[in-house]
Amino acid sequence: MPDTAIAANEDSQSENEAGLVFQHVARQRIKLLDAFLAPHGLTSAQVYLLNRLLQEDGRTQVELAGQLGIGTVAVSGMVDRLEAADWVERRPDAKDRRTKRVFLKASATSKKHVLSEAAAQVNEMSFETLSGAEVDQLLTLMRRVRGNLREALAGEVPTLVRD
Amino acid sequence: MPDTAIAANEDSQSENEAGLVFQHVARQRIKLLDAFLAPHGLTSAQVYLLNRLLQEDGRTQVELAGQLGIGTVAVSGMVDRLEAADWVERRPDAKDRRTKRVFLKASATSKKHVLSEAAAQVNEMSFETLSGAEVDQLLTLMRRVRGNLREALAGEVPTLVRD
DNA sequence: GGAATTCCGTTCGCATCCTAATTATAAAAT
DNA sequence: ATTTTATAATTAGGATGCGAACGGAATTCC
Repeated sequence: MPDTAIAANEDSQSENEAGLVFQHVARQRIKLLDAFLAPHGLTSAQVYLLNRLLQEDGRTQVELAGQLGIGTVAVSGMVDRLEAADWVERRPDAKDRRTKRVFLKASATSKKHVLSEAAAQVNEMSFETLSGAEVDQLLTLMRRVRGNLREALAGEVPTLVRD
Repeated sequence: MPDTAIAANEDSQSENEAGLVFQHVARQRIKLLDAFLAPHGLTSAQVYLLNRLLQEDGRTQVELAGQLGIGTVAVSGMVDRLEAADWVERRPDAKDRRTKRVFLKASATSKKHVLSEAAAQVNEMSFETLSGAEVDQLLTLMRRVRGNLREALAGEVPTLVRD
């Protein structure tokens, strides 16, 4: 049957284009990073957490969630998987029996260069056609957008679209 | 090739910082968009698909996947949910019995302005502190990054990190 | 014609994120 | 001291994405 294309102005597409670009870049970077990491039995999200732990070990799960910008539930599940794979371990806090602190195990520490090389290669491929100045510009703008969104999400989500 | 912005011997955190920023922006935008859309019983991913259909209806699922930059598996699941909610419907192709074409139903068409207003509000909040020129600059750079990644993922993933 | 290949959509299993509710513990208020 | 409130982590359940594998259908190649 002929495609009865519903006529539409170009507004919805152009408004959505920004969102698609942001999503594509984030997802394609994840895909590429996963390809590099798969031979080592790691995933991209796990590497974000491991890299954080390589910087500083022994933080609580709430702290890790804040540093990575995800929720505590997501941290819980990831630490589950990383612990099962023997990359990290949970240790109880001495003073507060509610909290658990996450520590790297030796097997993870020895793979440190794998993680940073994989991240570096993804960056290299992402920014291949960009000059150093353009990369700086891009990251600066992205940080500002992140700040805007952080503020927007901190307060109440104000207005809703009328029906 | 960027020679200065991402030095290979920087610590893992700065190498990862780019990845975190891209992920945060994409995820926060989704979160904000979901908040706007929840009263209407929609999710952000569904809106990306609906907006595409508002532009042009009756494409096959493979075509939709290509246009949205996701896989056919993801499209299949989303069309399942959208069909269950009576926003769209699958119709068999006349010539090729393998393919199914996705059409909007009237209930979706009538909500068109909801979708574009929600997307516009997210953009407005994302770019609140940016000038129009900066937004253009950002989107242009992001499109170039997307192109780089697309090319990187099109070919074989070349080198693996040594253990 | 017939066989091999390619293509479309689906189901399955997994990882990652979310919100809401639950459990356990700690801290503050009365 | 007891009650209330707040916090840490988990469980439960859903949405979104992926790859692998499958069946059905079309196409291509002898």
